[in-house]
Amino acid sequence: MNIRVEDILRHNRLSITGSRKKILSLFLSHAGALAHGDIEKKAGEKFDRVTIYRTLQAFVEKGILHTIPTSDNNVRYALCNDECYEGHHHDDHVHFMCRLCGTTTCINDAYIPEVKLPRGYNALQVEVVVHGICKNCKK
Amino acid sequence: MNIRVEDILRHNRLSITGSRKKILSLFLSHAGALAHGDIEKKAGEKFDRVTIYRTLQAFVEKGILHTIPTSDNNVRYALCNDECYEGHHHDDHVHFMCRLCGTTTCINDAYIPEVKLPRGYNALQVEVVVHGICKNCKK
DNA sequence: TATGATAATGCAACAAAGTTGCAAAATATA
DNA sequence: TATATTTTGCAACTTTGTTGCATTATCATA
Ligand SMILES: [Mn+2]
Ligand SMILES: [Mn+2]
Ligand SMILES: [Zn+2]
Ligand SMILES: [Zn+2]
Repeated sequence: MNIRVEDILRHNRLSITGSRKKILSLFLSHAGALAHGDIEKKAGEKFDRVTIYRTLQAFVEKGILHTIPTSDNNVRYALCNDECYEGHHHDDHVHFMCRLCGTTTCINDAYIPEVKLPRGYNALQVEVVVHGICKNCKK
Repeated sequence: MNIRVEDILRHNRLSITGSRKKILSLFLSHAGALAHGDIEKKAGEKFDRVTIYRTLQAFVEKGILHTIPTSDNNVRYALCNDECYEGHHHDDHVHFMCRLCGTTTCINDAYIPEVKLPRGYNALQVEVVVHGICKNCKK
């Protein structure tokens, strides 16, 4: 696991530091998306709040993480797939937010539907967030 | 216009006050969605920040305004249609955010597509935000 | 339309979230 | 290992959002 983390950092020309290893491994070992606040808690008292902001920002810029649109003023982050690289995100997949457990998940194998817009609108990217009951909570 | 504003307030059992009239008329006279910050600017120095927060909150609860999901940690508000009422929103329409002018618009006449989710996921609401170039900027 | 009950507002004080500059520490490179 | 470069943590600050409460405005009705 640690090897994988360091590979990802190296591959993105990011120096290998404690906070980057810790934060990236949190995402690799956790199925859902994480907000800044979650990371602060999960990373413990080990890292400064500012470092976490800067690390997340660097990861988004490099195409390691993407942000997920929400109506609740609380940006969530999740791992990108392999097609994302510096400055070029291709995270066009559905996001699911569970009304019960609150987790946000990337649904990589759902088809993003075509949206027919009125005349004059030119679509470049379609973001879809589905709210409902997740796999785990349904049981 | 003022008559319409007061009617909406009365219809929603909200007392008719300066800030409510002002904020509601901003939405009625403005095509796109507005963030809290926009309203603070547009309403001038007339109203306290706290009053604006409370007014927006009241409008959302009453089904006069709805919030729009964004990836940028900046909640935008827009007028609901007539089917929304206290505690029951039905704002299932596409939202469009222009990459050039930054405006966010409700696209009421675009069909919200069905999303096929993997087994186990139960969808209750689908939010669609399209990013691109708007009607005005295309010209 | 005057009066009292009720609700909304503005203010102050606070909490939480996010930003910036900079010296110290860690990492990369040769 | 030595040096250049990058990252970190800290402090100070800004912006955003929340809460309690006294004052003021609105509403209902007599
Ligand atoms: Mn995702
Ligand atoms: Mn809308
Ligand atoms: Zn769940
Ligand atoms: Zn535009």
